[in-house]
Amino acid sequence: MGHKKTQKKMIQGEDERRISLPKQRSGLFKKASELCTLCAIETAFVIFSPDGKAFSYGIPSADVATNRLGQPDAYTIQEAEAHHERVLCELRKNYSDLASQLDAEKKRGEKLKQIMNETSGCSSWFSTPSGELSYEELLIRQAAMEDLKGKLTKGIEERLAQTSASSAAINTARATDPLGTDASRGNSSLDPHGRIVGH
Amino acid sequence: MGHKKTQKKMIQGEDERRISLPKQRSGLFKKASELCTLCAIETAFVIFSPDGKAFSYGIPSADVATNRLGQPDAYTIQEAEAHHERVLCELRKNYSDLASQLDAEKKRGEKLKQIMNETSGCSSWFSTPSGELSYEELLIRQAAMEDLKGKLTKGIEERLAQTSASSAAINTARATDPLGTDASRGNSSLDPHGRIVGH
DNA sequence: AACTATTTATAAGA
DNA sequence: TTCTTATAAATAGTT
Repeated sequence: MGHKKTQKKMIQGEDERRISLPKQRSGLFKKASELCTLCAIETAFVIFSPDGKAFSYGIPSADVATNRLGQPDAYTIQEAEAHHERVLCELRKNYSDLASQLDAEKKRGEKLKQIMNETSGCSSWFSTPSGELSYEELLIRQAAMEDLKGKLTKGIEERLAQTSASSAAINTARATDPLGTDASRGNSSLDPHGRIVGH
Repeated sequence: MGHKKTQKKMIQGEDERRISLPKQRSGLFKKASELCTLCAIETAFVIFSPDGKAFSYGIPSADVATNRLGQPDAYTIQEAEAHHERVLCELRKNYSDLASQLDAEKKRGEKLKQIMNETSGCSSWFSTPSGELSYEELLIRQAAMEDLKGKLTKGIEERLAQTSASSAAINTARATDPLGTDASRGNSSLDPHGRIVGH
């Protein structure tokens, strides 16, 4: 998806590959987390980059998968992992909530900024010495002030209202979310054991 | 991607989820295989459907993953714990970053609110007909206005400045990629079943 | 399972 | 780098 149609072959040029990898990887992680959330399933995966590092997403560990396979030969590890997974879920959920709150905040910030820009042209009004103004001039400035004040307070009130609204919504969501459907991107471990994958 | 914007919550309705899953799953597999091909890396993943079946992609065998991580048969509880600890640290760090950013945002919100309250007593200034004001009165109001404007814009500018700062921090954090990086090569396989199944 | 209106992802460019 | 933009790709609803 982009300016050029993707080819089915390896991207030629190490640089281009390096640039493309993080984009695609993050897209893949995002999709996976969406899939988990939207369809209430579990996924696990690892991506090995050319430089030798590995990163994984999803399922707490291969042992969970092992358990699924009906080979409960690692109960101790499983129990440990289960605990970790609960902690991870909690963190991921909170992380996701916080991230969306911040996004909302940023949007409101943009809005305010816009209002500021609209009113920036009036700044000279405030630097002129008042003593030299005529009655007429003051009347005009008074009117302009009212306009400015309206714009400013409207923006602020709007923003404050939305802030409370989003906080409330988040609280509600948490309270009403027994399923723990979190859409966060989680990284988690995938254990090097290969029992997960048969092939 | 489709006729409706995707929500961040679990798709309501078992039927809709069932319909959506295969589509998204195939998309995910496709993306993964593309990523492998285009960027010359390896990926591996498993998807567990709600009915207990598992679909896996990637890792040719357990040995590949095991070998990459070094100790095929030495995966101990300690190692599992160590890995989880790393993941947890990462998440906690991100979480705490976000939490502090959010706190800062809230404080700024409070500050603005306070400013609004402080200036609310001045509201009558804006409703009084200007025509009846004396020159002296207008001068006083003008001065008050400047004060008000100063308060308002100071609060807003402060907030905007801090918002941008925190935004930058977020982007940086994201760019640092909590999802990690890594290395390996991938061949792809699709394997709808097998020893993975369990539940 | 095919279509298509729309959304989402991303390759290039700034 | 990070942001924007133009375009490709994925998919929800529909048939």
